[in-house]
Amino acid sequence: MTLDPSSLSKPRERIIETASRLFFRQGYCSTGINQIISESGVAKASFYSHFPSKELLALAWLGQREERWLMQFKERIAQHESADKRITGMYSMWYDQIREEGYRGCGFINMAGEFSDEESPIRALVRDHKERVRQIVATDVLSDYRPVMKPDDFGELVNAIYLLFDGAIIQTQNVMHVWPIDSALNTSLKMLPQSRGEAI
Amino acid sequence: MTLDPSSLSKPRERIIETASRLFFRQGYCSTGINQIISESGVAKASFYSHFPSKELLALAWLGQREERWLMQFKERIAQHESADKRITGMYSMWYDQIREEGYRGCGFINMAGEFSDEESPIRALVRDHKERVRQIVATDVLSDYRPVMKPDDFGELVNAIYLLFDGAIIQTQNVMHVWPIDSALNTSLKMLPQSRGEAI
DNA sequence: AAATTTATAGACAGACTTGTCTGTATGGTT
DNA sequence: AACCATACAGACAAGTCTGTCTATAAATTT
Repeated sequence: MTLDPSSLSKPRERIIETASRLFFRQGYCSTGINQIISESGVAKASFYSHFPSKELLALAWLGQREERWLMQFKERIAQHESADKRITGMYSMWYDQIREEGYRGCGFINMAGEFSDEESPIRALVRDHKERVRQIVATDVLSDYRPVMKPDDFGELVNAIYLLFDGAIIQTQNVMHVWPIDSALNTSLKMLPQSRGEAI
Repeated sequence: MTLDPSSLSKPRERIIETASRLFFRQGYCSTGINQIISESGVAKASFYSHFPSKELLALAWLGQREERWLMQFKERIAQHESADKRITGMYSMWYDQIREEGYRGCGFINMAGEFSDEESPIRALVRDHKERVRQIVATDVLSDYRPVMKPDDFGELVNAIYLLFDGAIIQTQNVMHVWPIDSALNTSLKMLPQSRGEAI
């Protein structure tokens, strides 16, 4: 085992890790295979033996990111007992990220934006990801409200909180400031139906 | 004057028109200068005499788009007397666009996503554009509510309606369906403070 | 009508793109 | 010790990219 910093892990992991950083920060089109290869300290042939194409690497990366992201997201929600705290937990995802240098918003949305073909596997993955997030809002975050609301009203509440969440990410990336996140969080909390006396 | 369809207008206009179509539909990175040149029926030297670089062409396009977009947006708002109809007018922008083939959401957001440098002129233009939209929501759409609300509450209402607007565009682009727009519109209308008896 | 601006076509430079290929070295298993 | 999978380095192909340049033609202005 060498001490070369580039071989802290196996090639495949190094490639995905580098791709994660570069695709996220620079975008898909603006990142070349050669940069990924050189920065991950891997031979070109090794790269192509692990990933048949640039697009399939991106897909593998997004798949991994989706898994990890959703796990974190669910954790931050599950540790709270009340809906308002669970919503605050949702937003803590972004509060943590925006503190890091070079905030780039939602990696899934940014990626989808570079693929204009709606049938592309990347687009499909992003669609599925977002739908899962919306489902989690419905079943995990706001579940307490489902029995006490009209179904249509409940659905609209879920959508509203979900759309505010996404709008806030986009605008925070745009203005590079936390106010959209603060604002969306406050508004989401205010939108929760007030229970009168009874604990929800 | 020839009858060649490529010279229906002057070269500069043809270039911007073609760039508008291609940048919007395919994205900035995925669109090459050569495609713009050939599809606008213009010589390469002519192109570079009008626009010193690809990025400055994109900037010129976005500038023109911003002007026209805002004009339409204001028109759709100004023709209504009540806040709820003005909000519906806001969303009519997207109802019209999504009917066209190959809906691609917000051209400004998509463009900004491809430029990771926050200091880039493109990013600055998009920031300014979005801030102008938010200002219009505050001064033109919701102005009736300003005097009857606490300043902070009014600000939050403006932000909420603005963030829902953007979230809906993004998600409509993602799922290629109108439900996010419908949902955001309904929620926005419900968020308006109810006046009891007095006309607003 | 002459002069000047503007457009044309397209070759060209030089860098960059993804992906293939050859050959060598290394590490682990039998 | 022999073997095999894996990783390495890097040349190479074939094409793309932006941007420059030359030389000719058309349109506009003086």
